[in-house]
Amino acid sequence: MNTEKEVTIYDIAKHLDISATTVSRGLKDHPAINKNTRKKIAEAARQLGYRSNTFASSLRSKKTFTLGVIIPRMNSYFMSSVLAGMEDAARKENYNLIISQSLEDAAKEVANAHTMFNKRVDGLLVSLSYNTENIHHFDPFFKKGIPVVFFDRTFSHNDSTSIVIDNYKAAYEVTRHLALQGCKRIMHLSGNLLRNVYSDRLRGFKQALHDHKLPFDEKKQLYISKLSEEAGTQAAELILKMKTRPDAVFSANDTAAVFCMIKIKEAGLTIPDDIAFAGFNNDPISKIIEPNLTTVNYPGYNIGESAVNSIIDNLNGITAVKTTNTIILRSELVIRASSLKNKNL
Amino acid sequence: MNTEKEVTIYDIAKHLDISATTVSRGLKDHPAINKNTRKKIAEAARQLGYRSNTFASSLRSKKTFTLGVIIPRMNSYFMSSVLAGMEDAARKENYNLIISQSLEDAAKEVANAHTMFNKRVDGLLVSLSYNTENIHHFDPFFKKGIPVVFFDRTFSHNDSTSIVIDNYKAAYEVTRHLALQGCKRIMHLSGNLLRNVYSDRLRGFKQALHDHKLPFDEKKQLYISKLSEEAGTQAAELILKMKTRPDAVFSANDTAAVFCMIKIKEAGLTIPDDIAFAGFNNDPISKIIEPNLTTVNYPGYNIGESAVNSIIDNLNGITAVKTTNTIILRSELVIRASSLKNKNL
DNA sequence: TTGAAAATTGCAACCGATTGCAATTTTTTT
DNA sequence: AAAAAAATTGCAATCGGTTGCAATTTTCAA
Repeated sequence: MNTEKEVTIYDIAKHLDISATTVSRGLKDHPAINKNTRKKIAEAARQLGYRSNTFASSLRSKKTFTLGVIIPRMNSYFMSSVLAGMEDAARKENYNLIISQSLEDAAKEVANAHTMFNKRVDGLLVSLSYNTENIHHFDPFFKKGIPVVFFDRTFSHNDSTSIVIDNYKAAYEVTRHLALQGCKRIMHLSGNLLRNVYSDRLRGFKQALHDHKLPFDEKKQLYISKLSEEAGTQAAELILKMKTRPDAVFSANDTAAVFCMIKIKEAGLTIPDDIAFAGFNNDPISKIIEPNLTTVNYPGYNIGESAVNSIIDNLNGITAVKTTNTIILRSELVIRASSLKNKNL
Repeated sequence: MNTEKEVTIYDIAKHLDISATTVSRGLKDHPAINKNTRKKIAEAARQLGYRSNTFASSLRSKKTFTLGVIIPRMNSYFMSSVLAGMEDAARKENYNLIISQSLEDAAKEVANAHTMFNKRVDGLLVSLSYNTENIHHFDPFFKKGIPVVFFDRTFSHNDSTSIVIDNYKAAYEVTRHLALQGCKRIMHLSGNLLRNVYSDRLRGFKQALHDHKLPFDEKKQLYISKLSEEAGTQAAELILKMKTRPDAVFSANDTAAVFCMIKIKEAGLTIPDDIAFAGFNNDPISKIIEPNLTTVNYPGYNIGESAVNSIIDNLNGITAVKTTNTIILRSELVIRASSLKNKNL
């Protein structure tokens, strides 16, 4: 094993009796090289079993053709779609991805950012962890002019683009839908308001309440948590203890909504008649819980694709980071039984 | 931006008035370097803001400290646990991961293998796609002596280690459990029998039937599919059409089991009284479907950890690939309401 | 046919860390 | 104090592409 030596451009050069320079240029379709020569080089490379040494290349050219990706977790349908979109877009442009999970922990996110910086990625794609408070850990990137694109869980910053959906509008529509179903006391399960996704959804929720002349009492209608399974259960326990219970719950994610529903059902209440439910994300679980959960679907694959294309355009100098600041993709309300009080609507 | 030049070992060397050789060795704690010198070098590196250039290093040393990972999909709780385990184990040994999804497509898996080979990973961790028929695409790795470790969806090969659970035993136990609940006509939803996980589970299933003197009619009790949502639904439709229906269904994954259950319930049948159900994987959905699904839990995190440790041991020459051929981790039967016919058991 | 412009190709330095081997310094032994 | 052994350090070549600039060849108009 491991006996055969690696074929280098020098071997190809010798084989064709030309210079390594020409081979190097020929292999990457440099316009100064004669088409015929290019063909010969490509053919010889194939014959000899040449594979480019990316380290030599990166060392000299200072380009790695690698993008770093930092995400909270990859075990959701949404995130794996994002990554699939990213991979496809990256492959088309000959870029590679290094993916790491922060596991919703700011400290781990900081560590991952360091690793990415040391790996000298050409660009960084980030969806922030649950409790990231600032983005100082990306300063080394900004200082060096390495583009950073935030997607989904973003952070406003002059030198970077964000790829999002209109969380405000989506939440507004969910809330309006519940209001139109006749719900009067709608409760909202939210997450860390540092995260745009949660604060924007809260804003949309409040605005819709206001526009439908519905009350909003922060103490009784807002529950902030990690939106985990446990948090959903706890929210339900809280609701069950209330004197006047909400007649609808709009959760900022499906997980909390579903586990809240389970507990509410255990207590003998009926969904949606006693309490209607709506979630966010269109997780697979939303189609399994009974009744099926009304939620918001949004296009992970496209978000991933857009994020990568945006960063590569940037690297190619097609767009300056400062020009395009935010890209907003479409989302849609998916109405299911959990919120249909009036079966005719 | 991008003005400051990178700090190299030469800068450190000049700063301390020693040779670059010593700096290089000092930075990686080479035993031949005086402890005091090592300390000075580390301190200077910190002060000057040095970051190692992995390309220069890889170019010269021909080690990349990178492991390739090829998996079918990352959007399951199991797989993201595997990856978390891999990341932790890799980080501890200063290795990095390049992760790619085959999306259950053999052709994509081949392409990914090529990419990994060209990226010159030090080792490869693979869980095969649904329909991979052979492993010729890994031959370049075997030929060059690059270790390949299969996990979960493995392939028997002399030069590589496998990390698995005892699928035979786990399936045997599931089936026995159903038999002990009094089920007489147990049906099995299986996947592509090329995949060890499915063929082993089928073997365990058959053996348990045999040991409990239960019949096995391949035509009526075996349904092979992709175990997708649609496949689960189709299996249910098939069951509903039967003259004598099975009184239990053991699915080789939770997804198919759950969607089968949904359809069965829609038809007015009762679970587990009319038909009992058991799945495999302990996906989050198994705790949401009603009744909750009996399933098999297995340790993704540990599998990931073991796979990485095994491959790194191998790279360090601690274990030869040929010595350790298979590592079997523990799994456990999780009994829930979907299979409890006799509520007292 | 000739000279200029355009198209091709090559020279040689360079990117930054690693490493076998030799040289120097320090420590230990006698 | 001299010799031998052990501990440190440095020299210089090397890994394999890339690139500014110069050199050579080809094309083409005059």
